[in-house]
Order: sequence, then structure tokens, then C-alpha cells
Amino acid sequence: MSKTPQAIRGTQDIFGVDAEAFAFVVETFERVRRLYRFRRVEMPVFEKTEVFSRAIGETTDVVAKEMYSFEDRGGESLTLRPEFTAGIARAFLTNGWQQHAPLKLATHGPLFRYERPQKGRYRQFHQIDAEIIGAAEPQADVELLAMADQVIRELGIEGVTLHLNTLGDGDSREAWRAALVEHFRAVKDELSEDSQERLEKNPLRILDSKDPRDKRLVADAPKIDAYLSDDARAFFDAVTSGLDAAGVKWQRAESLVRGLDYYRHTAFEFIPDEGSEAAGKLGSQSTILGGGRYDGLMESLGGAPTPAVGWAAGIERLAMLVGEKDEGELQVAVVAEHSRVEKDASRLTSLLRSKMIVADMFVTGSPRKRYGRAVKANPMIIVSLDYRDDDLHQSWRIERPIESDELHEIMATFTLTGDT
RNA sequence: GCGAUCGUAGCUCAGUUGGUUAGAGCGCCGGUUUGUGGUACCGGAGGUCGCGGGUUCGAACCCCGUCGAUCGCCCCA
Repeated sequence: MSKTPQAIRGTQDIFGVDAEAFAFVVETFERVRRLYRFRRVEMPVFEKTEVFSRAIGETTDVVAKEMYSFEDRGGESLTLRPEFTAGIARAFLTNGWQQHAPLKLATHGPLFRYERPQKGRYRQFHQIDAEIIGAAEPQADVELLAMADQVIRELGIEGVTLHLNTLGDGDSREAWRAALVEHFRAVKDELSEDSQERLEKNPLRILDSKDPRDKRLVADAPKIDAYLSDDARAFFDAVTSGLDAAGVKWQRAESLVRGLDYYRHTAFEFIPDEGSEAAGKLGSQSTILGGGRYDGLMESLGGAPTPAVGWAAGIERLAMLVGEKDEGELQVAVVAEHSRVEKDASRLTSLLRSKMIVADMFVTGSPRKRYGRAVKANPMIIVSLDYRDDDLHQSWRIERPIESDELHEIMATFTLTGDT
């Protein structure tokens, strides 16, 4: 026998109760997005590499090292999507979806990032995603966040809080950034080694460093609020008051930033509260939903300036928090205790299923052990079909009653034939 | 890219300071109790001990490498 190939590192085969939890997340998302009239969109799993490299920024590490890129037979560089937003932005431009603006879109599916797997982090993972494109007003942010909040509540997830920040408009953001660099440069020697590195490459990231040495210095770092333009401040005030009006709980997170430059104004993450059960289940990958406003993205793909805001959430991480979902109760187990009644068992099972009654049959393996297997499946009703002493026998045992007239009618009228 | 821990049957795991033919439970297959039933009993299949090399009279056990898993760091679209 030849050796069985192994699965690709960082991929998962999701099965049983885990797959049920996964499906529950997706079904809940689908239900909620309809409530908010987000329109369903199906996107390709791969795009020209350029779609992502231009959207995300050519020089960043994520583009350089963490994408699944390859050449197709025509020599074109393609990339398995590492996020939804860039592909959706490309579709918005190439399909003329401007005509539908403002456009509320929702999708879900697999994404690919070439990273080291760990808890809640895989190379092929799955997200739900919501975007509002072509809406510059803060009410769009509010609606998007209200939807996110409702998804999480409908999933029954507790102990998770919306952390909210503003990065201001382009000018605010640059002024703040310059002030941060100045502040940290003055105390460079006291920063962690990693943050000394960040100071050159991505100074905003120092703000959410886990190192205690950095945390102390972050505490008295300049705040974005001091650098906000009047417009940016008004925008953020409108978002927060809108959230209050919509009954969405939130907390200000002055250190919350985004890794990419195209973000403006609103930035947010839903994060488990410290010490909560949810935090324990997630390990160090703690953000379960994140997003923000990306008004600059369309231009980087060659389109007209188009305001947009969106979020995405990891299905696997959400599934870890929703608890066990069972695979659905077996209502009727049909047991053929003799080969003469196997066809009858099959006929009865089909009949039940055609009436939307959940049924399974037990007709394989040794006849004397079939009943035991049926019992183990924990059905509400066990129907035994048998042939002994030259006679056909039919009986049922009710473990837990089913309210169904159709079931009783089927059982009353079903007759064994013994045909083989 | 870096670090720590771990790889023994389909699954969960034992396996003594290195010492005969590597074990258990569950699951699977077969049989006994000729039974209205989840039990019990008997038997069976299934393992190159992740892979490769080394040390040794002798390695599941010690050493090196490699692959994989898990968790953390970096990064996080």
C-alpha cells in the first residue's frame, strides 16, 4: 500500500460537533445580514496578485511574505485571497457597482495566509464579512457596528466588548503619527527590542505592544484626540452618539490602531473581556471581529475616491465561543433484524423522510447486534422489523414521544411485505 | 522568521534506571445467552513505536537531524 498524503499544514478538516458550530455561525450571520438588508455577494477565491498588493501596500511584510501567490500557466501572478475587502473593492470597480451605491454587501468563505499556525489561527481559515461601500456618513459606521453587535449577541457570545477608536482623517492621522514618533524616540532606549524596531517600521503598533516596558511608556503617549480636526471629531462624535442611540455598548480604546495605512476615522475590534471565559478559550488570538473605515482604498485600485467601511470576523474563533452544537436528534431508528425485512426497512425509512421525519436505518452488520446500535444512536422511537417463526413482525418502542400525526399515520398503515 | 512542549493500535492513553514476543480501555469484526432488547461472556483483526541516522551486546526509552502537531513571540489585511 502506498503512503497516504498528509493534509497541508495549517488546514483543518472540520467534523461533527465542530462542523455544527461552524454552520451555526454562518447561519446566524446569514439571518442577521438579511435583517439589515445586506446583499449577498459571492467572490472568487483568487485574484491577480496586484489586487492585494496595491490595496494593502507593496512594501508591507504581509504582501512580501504572507500571501499564497503563484504563477498560472500564462505566467501571470495570482494570489489566494488573504482578505475579502480588496476583492470586493475590485469587483465594485470592474462591475460598475457604483450604480448601486451606497451598497451593503455580505459574504463568507475561506481565506489564505501563509502564517505559522497556532490556536485560532490557520493558513486556510474562514471569515464572515460585511461592507458598506459608497457611504461617507457616520450613520453607515453605526449601522455596520449594530449589525456586528447583533451577530455576536445572536450567537449567544458573552463577555465580549466593542473597542472603538478613531484614527481621524488623513491630516489628523499624520500629525498624531509624527507626535508619537517624537515621543517614543525620546525614550527609545527604554522600549522593548521589538518596539525599537517598530519605531522605524510601524510606530502606531507600539501602542498595542504586550511588553510591560512598553505599556508604561504608552500610557503617557500623545492621544489622537489632541490632533483631530474639527471634522474628524464631529464624525467620531456622530458615530459614538449613534451607537448609544442604537443601544450598542462600546468602550473607547485610545491605543487601538490598524496595521495598514488606508484606514481613516473609525477603527474597532470586538475583544473578550479580560479574565472572561471567552478570553480563556481563545488563547493569545483574542480579536474575534475587526474592521474600520477605509476611504482611501478605491483610489489605490485606480478608482474614483469612494468612502467605505467594513468588518470581518473569524468563523473558527466565533465557533470556539458558541459552545457545543449537536448534530440534530434522530427521531426514528428503523431496525431490520432479519435480511427478509431489509427492503421493508428501506421503504419505511424513505416514507418517514418524505414526511420530514428524521430517520435512519440499521440494516448492516450482524442482525443480532443491529438493535443495540440503534439504541446507541439515541433515537426518540425505535421501530423493529423482524422475520421469525415464518412470520413478519413489526413493533416499536417509544423512548421519547414525537408529536406528529403523520408519524402515527405512517406507522398505522405501513405493512411488511417480506420481499427481498 | 524565532522559542517551548509533544509524536506508541481507528480514538484516548500506559509502557519502570535501556533488557525476552509492545499493552489497556473504547471502537470495529465474529461467536455464545433463542432473546422485546442498551447488559454480560468468549474470540479475532489492527502497530515499520512519525521518518532517517547515531550510541549500545541490546533502543519505544539516550543523542543528532528531519517532518508533523500544539502553544507562545513576531506579524496581523
